[in-house]
Parts: sequence; C-alpha cells; structure tokens
Amino acid sequence: MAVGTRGGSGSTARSAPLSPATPADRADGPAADAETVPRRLLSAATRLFAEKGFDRTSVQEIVDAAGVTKGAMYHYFASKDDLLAEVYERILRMQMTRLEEIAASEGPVADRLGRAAADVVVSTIANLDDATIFFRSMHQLSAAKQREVRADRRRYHELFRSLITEGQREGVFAARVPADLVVDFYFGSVHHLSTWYRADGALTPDEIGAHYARLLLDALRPAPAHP
Amino acid sequence: MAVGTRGGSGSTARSAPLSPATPADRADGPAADAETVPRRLLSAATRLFAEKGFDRTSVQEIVDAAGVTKGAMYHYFASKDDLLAEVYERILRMQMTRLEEIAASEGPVADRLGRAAADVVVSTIANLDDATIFFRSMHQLSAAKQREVRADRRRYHELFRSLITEGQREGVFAARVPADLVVDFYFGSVHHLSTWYRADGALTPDEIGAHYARLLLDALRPAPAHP
Amino acid sequence: MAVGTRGGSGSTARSAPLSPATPADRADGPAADAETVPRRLLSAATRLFAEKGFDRTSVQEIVDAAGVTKGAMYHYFASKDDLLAEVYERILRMQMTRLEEIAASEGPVADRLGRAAADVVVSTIANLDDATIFFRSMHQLSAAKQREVRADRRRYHELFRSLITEGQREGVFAARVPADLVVDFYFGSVHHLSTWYRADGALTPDEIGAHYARLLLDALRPAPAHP
Amino acid sequence: MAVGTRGGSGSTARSAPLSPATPADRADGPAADAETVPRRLLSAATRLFAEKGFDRTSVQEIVDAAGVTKGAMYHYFASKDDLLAEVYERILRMQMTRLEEIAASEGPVADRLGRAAADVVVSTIANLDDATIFFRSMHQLSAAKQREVRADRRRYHELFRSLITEGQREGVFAARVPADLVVDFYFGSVHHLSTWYRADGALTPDEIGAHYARLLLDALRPAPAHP
DNA sequence: TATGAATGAGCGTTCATTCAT
DNA sequence: TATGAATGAACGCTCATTCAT
Repeated sequence: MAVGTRGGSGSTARSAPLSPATPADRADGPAADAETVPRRLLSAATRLFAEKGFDRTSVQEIVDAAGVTKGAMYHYFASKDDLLAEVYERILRMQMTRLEEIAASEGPVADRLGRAAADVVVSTIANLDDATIFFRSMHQLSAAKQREVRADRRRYHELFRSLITEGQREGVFAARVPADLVVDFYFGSVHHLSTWYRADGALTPDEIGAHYARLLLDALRPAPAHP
Repeated sequence: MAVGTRGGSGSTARSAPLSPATPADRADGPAADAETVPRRLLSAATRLFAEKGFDRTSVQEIVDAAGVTKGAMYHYFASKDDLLAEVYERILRMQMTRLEEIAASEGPVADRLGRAAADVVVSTIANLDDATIFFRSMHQLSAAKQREVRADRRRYHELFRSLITEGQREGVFAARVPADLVVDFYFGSVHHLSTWYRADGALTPDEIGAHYARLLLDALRPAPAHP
Repeated sequence: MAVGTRGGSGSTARSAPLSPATPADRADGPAADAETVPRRLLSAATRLFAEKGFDRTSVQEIVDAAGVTKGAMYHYFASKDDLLAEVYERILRMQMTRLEEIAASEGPVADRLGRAAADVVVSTIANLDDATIFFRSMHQLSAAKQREVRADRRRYHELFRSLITEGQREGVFAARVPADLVVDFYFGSVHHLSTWYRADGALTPDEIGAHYARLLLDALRPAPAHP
Repeated sequence: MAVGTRGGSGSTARSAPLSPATPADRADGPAADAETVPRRLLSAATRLFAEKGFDRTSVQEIVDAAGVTKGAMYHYFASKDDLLAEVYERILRMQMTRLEEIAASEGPVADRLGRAAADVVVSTIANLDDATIFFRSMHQLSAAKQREVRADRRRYHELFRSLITEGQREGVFAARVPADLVVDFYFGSVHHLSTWYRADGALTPDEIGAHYARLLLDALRPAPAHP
C-alpha cells in the first residue's frame, strides 16, 4: 500500500511508515505535535474528505491542515489518490479485526450475530468520517485499488454471512431470504448511518446499535411468516 | 428551481422548460432527435454523473454527449450545479409520485407498506443512475439546494413512516423500534442497491423487491420478541 | 496535427487554424497586433524554444510573450508538446516545398544539386531558430510525433538523395561513397549551422551556401581519387 | 571545474576526484562494484542524459541508477549542472588527447588529416551517448561553463584546422573554401552521427570513418574545380 | 562520508463561466 | 437562440537543493 508508482524513484513516496524512528517522541512537545507527519496527513485527509468530498479537497488544504508542506506529503504518499487508498486500508483493517473477534467468540450464533450487528453500528458511528468516505468515494480510487477494496469487503461480508448461514443451518434463523441478500440489506442500513446520524440526536450509538441488531434478528426470526 | 443564482440579469439561464415550444417537434427528425435540448442535457448529465461522479464530469463532456454547445447549456441552465439540482428534482418528483399513489390506495396497511417497500426497490433499480447520483453527490449541491432536497426527502420519509405508525397503532406492526429509525434503516438498504445490484445477477428486480419488503415486514412482526 | 488528444472534448484544442475568420483584419490595428492568436503563440514559442530549449521554456513565458492567457493557448493547442509539434510541421513543410521546386526544375543534375545544397543552407540560416529547435528538440516530441517527423525527414532526404543517384548514374558524380551516407554527411553540416553561424560573421549566408555546395560537389567529383 | 557555486562553505561539493582513496578497492567486491561513487554517478548520468535529455533526468533517477543516495551525490558534485559539466570535461579531454596524438605523428599531412577525420568518427560512434549529450545539451550548461567548453572546443577545432592550412600551404589541399568553414562543415557531419547511426546498420564504424575521411579529402582535392 | 526528510517555488493543465457576436 | 474564443484561478504534482543527524 502507498507504494510509489513513479518511474525510477526508489526512495520517495514509498509506503508511509506511520511510526518512524523520528525524534518525535522527545519530551519537548505535547502528544498532538509528536504525531508523525504521515499520521497527521492521514487524519487531516480523513476529516476533509468526509467533510467536503475527495475531489473538493485540495492537496493544499490537506497539507495546511496537517501543518506540513506539499513536498513532505509527496515524500510519504505517492499521490492524493494514495492518501485515499490508505484511508481505505485503515478502515477495512479496523472493521475486519472487530468482526473476526466477535465471530470467533463463544456463544450461540444468534448472540454472536447480534453482537456483530450492534458492534458494526457503534464502530461506524464512532468513525463516521471513515464511513462517509467509504461509501461515497470508492469510485475515486484507481480501478486496481477498487478491486482490492471490494475483495476485502467481500471477505468481510462473507464472514458476516457465515454467521447467518450457520444460524439457518441450525434452524434458529429463517431462510426465507438468501443470506447474501440479507447481508447487503443490513450493510446498506449501516453505511447509511453516516448520512443521517447526528451526535445530538435522541438515541445513543449503543441504542441505535441495539435497535438495528433487533431489526436484523427479528427479520430472521423463524416464526410463521407475516399473514 | 434551476433559477440562476448569478448577480446580473434575470433573462438568461432561467428554469429550463423541458418541453418548450422549440422547433423540436418538426416532422424532420425521428423522436430521439426531437428530444428537447434541456432534456438531452439532463439525460447526458445523469448518465455521466452516475458514471464518473459530478466533479469528474466536465461541462464540455456533458454538452458533447448531448450534442450541443456550451453556450446552449448556459442558456438553459444557470450552472453545472443547476444541472445537478435539476437531476435531483426529477428523482424526487418521480419517487414521491409513486409513493403517494400507493399510500393513497385501498387495502390493509401491511399490504400498502409491503407494496411501497417493494416498489421503491424496483423503481430504484430501474433508475440506478439516479440512485447512484442521489446518495453520492448530495454534498456537491449548494447548501441551499441541499436543504431543499433534504426537506423533500423528509416529506417522502414521513409519508413512508406514516404507514408504519399507522400499522403500529393498529397493532399489526411491532413498536419495538421507533418508526423513524425503521425508515432510515430501510432506505439505507434501498440506497445501497446502487452499489451492488448488477443486471446479470441471480435475482430479478421484482424478486429483490419482494425479499426486501419481506425483511421489512418480518422485522416489524408483532410476534413475541426474539428470545 | 495539433489535433486535441483529450477525452471527450470535441470543441477545444483542435487543430489551430492560423488564419481564422476573426475580426483580426480590421483596419484598427498594426499588422503585428492583427496576427492571429495561434500565430502569435507559434512564433513566440519558436523564438523561446530556440533560445532556452523546450524544457526550459514555461508555458507561462510563451503566453506572456504572445500577449495572451494560458487558457487561450490551451484553446488552440492541446499541450505544450503540441506547440512544438506544430513548429516541426511548419519547418518540414517549408523545407520540403523549396526542395521540391528545385528538384523539379530544369537543368543538369549537378546544377540542381548545387542549387538545392546552397538553398538549404540559405534557408536554414534565414530560419536559424527553426533549425536550432529541429536538431535539438526532436526527442521532446512524443514517440508518435517523432516517427511522423522522421518519416517526413526521410522523404526529404530521399528526394535529395535521388539527385545524387541520378548524377551517379549519369557518371557526373562519383559513387565512391554510398549516396545515403553522403546525404547524412551533408545534412549534418547543414544542421550544425545553427550552432556556429553568427549574423555578424565574415561570410554572408549566400557565401556560406556557395561554399557548402562547392564542398559537396567537389567531394562527389568523379575525377581520379585522392592519391 | 565542478567547483561549487553555492554561497556558503567551500568544504563540500568540491571537484570530484574520480579515483579517490576510498575503500573501494578492497578485496571484497568485483571490479564493477569497486568503481568509485563519482565514477558510477558520472556514467549513470551520461547514459540518462543521452537517453532522456538533461532536463528530463531527475537527480533521483541518477542516484538510483548509480546505487547511491542524494546526499552522496551532493557530496561529490556541487549540483546537477556540475554533473553535466563534468561529463563535458571528460568528452573534451578524451577527444583532444586522440587528436593531439594523431596531429603530432609522422607522415604526410593528407595522411594525418585522413587519420584524424576517420578517428573522430570512430571514437564518436564508440561514445555515442557523449556525442548526443554534447550537441544537444550545451545550452543547459551555465553561461560560464559554456564559454569554457566553447574555448576547449575552439582549441580542438584549431588543431584540426591547422592540418588543413598546413596542407593548403603545401598545395596538397585546395584553398577554394576557407579552412575554418571546412572544419565546421566536417564537424557538423560528425556530430550528426548520433542522430542517425545505428549499431545494426549496414556499415561498420570503421567503414563510416573511411567514407567520411574520403569525402573530406576529396572535397579538398586541389584538382580543377567542378565544371 | 553519508542519510533522507523536508522545503518551496514552479510546472503543465483543467475548467466553469463570460460575452461579443 | 446559439456560438466558441477567451479568461483566470486553481489544481495535482515535481524536483533541485538543504540540513540536522
């Protein structure tokens, strides 16, 4: 990731090490200042991409927000696109880790699915900028990167789906609707959170997570179908 | 709407009449050619905005695709933004009309909600470009236009929600989850269709609509809660 | 030539018409001002490319020298490269025309070759900027354009060579050295003029042309070889 | 030469010693690896400058090709310009040495001129990259360096010319054309080799050298002028 | 000797929009 | 109604060079 794609240059714009051995940890600055340049760029970019969209955010704005110069940015990232690609990397890695933990945990499958469903809501709300970027800016990635992201996404969906099929095999979930359609159905709802959730809304993230999980589990209830 | 926001004269770039009394209906051309200039621009813009995104589509590309010149475009539309605003107008008008018809029709509320839920899926798939633009390009509208679109959207959601609350009052739908949360939940799924639906997929639009409606109705089933 | 290579744009950066039907011929300005924008750009570019080299000449400098804006330049030329390509076009066209006239004229072949040889010197000196650009900036053209230029160049050389082979067949020129090597030999000398000729030198262009032609004809003299 | 032109200290970026007492000759590597850093830089630069032109070659590419870092380059060379100046140094030194040897050798002047003329062709072909750079990149040198190179070049030309005037004085060469014009004429042909010579061509470098020398000597033949 | 992060000025190019015709 | 030349500001990106280590 973030590997330079430029011609012969072997020393610039390579993968950005987020925690280099720079003298950033010296005791002479607050934590914020001590953050590495790539990290500062990534978080500035995340905020701005979510706020104004990828195309409307200029490299100049990003580097100004991060307090560095353009040259520094291009030292760490091959391009503006690369910055977006790194944001995606981070999002996908984080979500996959959480889901894997829950899926691998103990307990009845309905419990695990419920927890996964609620958790993805809570963590999406906790990283609303990421979610905004994720579902709005995918088409601005390079075709190659899009394929990669979609492949990662598919692995994520498949793990989630495996919880549903497991429950369907056990008979605790209905099989009225194909499991993969249920997955798309649910993640649509989750991605959509970024368009309506407001921190000052009536419900807490946990409450919304609980409601969403409830809706999913209820929709999968094996009881007699609606009249 | 589509009214120019520019300082000066009010004589150009007014709201674009889609069926003006232009010499477009003369008997000298087939129907396709006879389409009015604003319409051709609007459909070219819709296709291109969906394909490449608003910011990545240049005015030159739009007018080339529509077979007109820039001057002509600026004669009918105040700006590129105005073109996007018009696309939104059209989408919203279309969806609202359909929902209003179904909501006002006869029959039990579960029937009407089920039909509305399935119909919005089918019509979203039938206009996937519109849906793509809708959920991806809202932030490129002017702030004023965004407020307007959101207000329209809210009216739409409220009509949909009224079907749910009607059922909850009647007791045919559970009230475990607040009705407006259910609406956001469902329309997230619907908007998401544009990111995964493929015409060559295993399910027809009608089947997907039926499944989605089923999931919604099942989630609202008043039966004993999930253990 | 100078045809825009950009995506969908059908109306910008097309072949630059050097004498458009613009109101440039109105009697309200001196001849210099009345020159068309593309022509002004082309002559500014020629001068600057010869003076500082292609890569060291910025688009800004060109448009400043031509008294127009960048946007105007990109309206007429697809790129800075296209500007260079147009300069080449002009050079090649001019030289080919002159040679064709001389080659097709009456008289003994030695006369015609002598006239052609002298004329190419005189016209190269008359357009030293062109010559400087020609032999120094070819590698900055696109690969496709380079092929095109080389093909034109080859046609030019072949016409010149045909005069030599005609004389060799008639026996008025020696055939000690292959005709195409003679052509490369001679045009090397001619291109080199741009690196040493100074207007304040001891010899006039005509004198230099006469001397060069003399050297060529003497080198081709069929007399007994040098001892 | 290669002296830093920067304001500050004179301690870094001095003239690059090509065979320094660096630990390069240690027995731990083959000859290729043992080449000194400045030499590796110079040969990488020569190749790249000839291939892509001076302005299109970045310092990064040079140091990558030489397998060193930027800091190392700036340790040995004051600037990128200095690297080019050094390349010129090397070329001029080499050619001057060869010509001096031939000019100082025994034998009739026609022999010596013929050998010099053929040798400069062969050695130019043997170092085509040098020749390409020489006639294409002179204007990228600093004004001071250009003067210096031109002075060296003039000395070279004057030595070559002295062979011609010697022959003219002896009567073995015609004096129809001024000797210095003959020199410019001939070296134009020689420099031009880099634009058309191909290793897979029909003639060997020796054959081309012989032909070129022949053309020069024939052009100087004192026999009766062409009718 | 050597590193490589960082600078900062400048580059070629794009593009929504205007306006005389 | 419609044209298309022209504007001008902004864009993503490059790169020779510096300097603390």
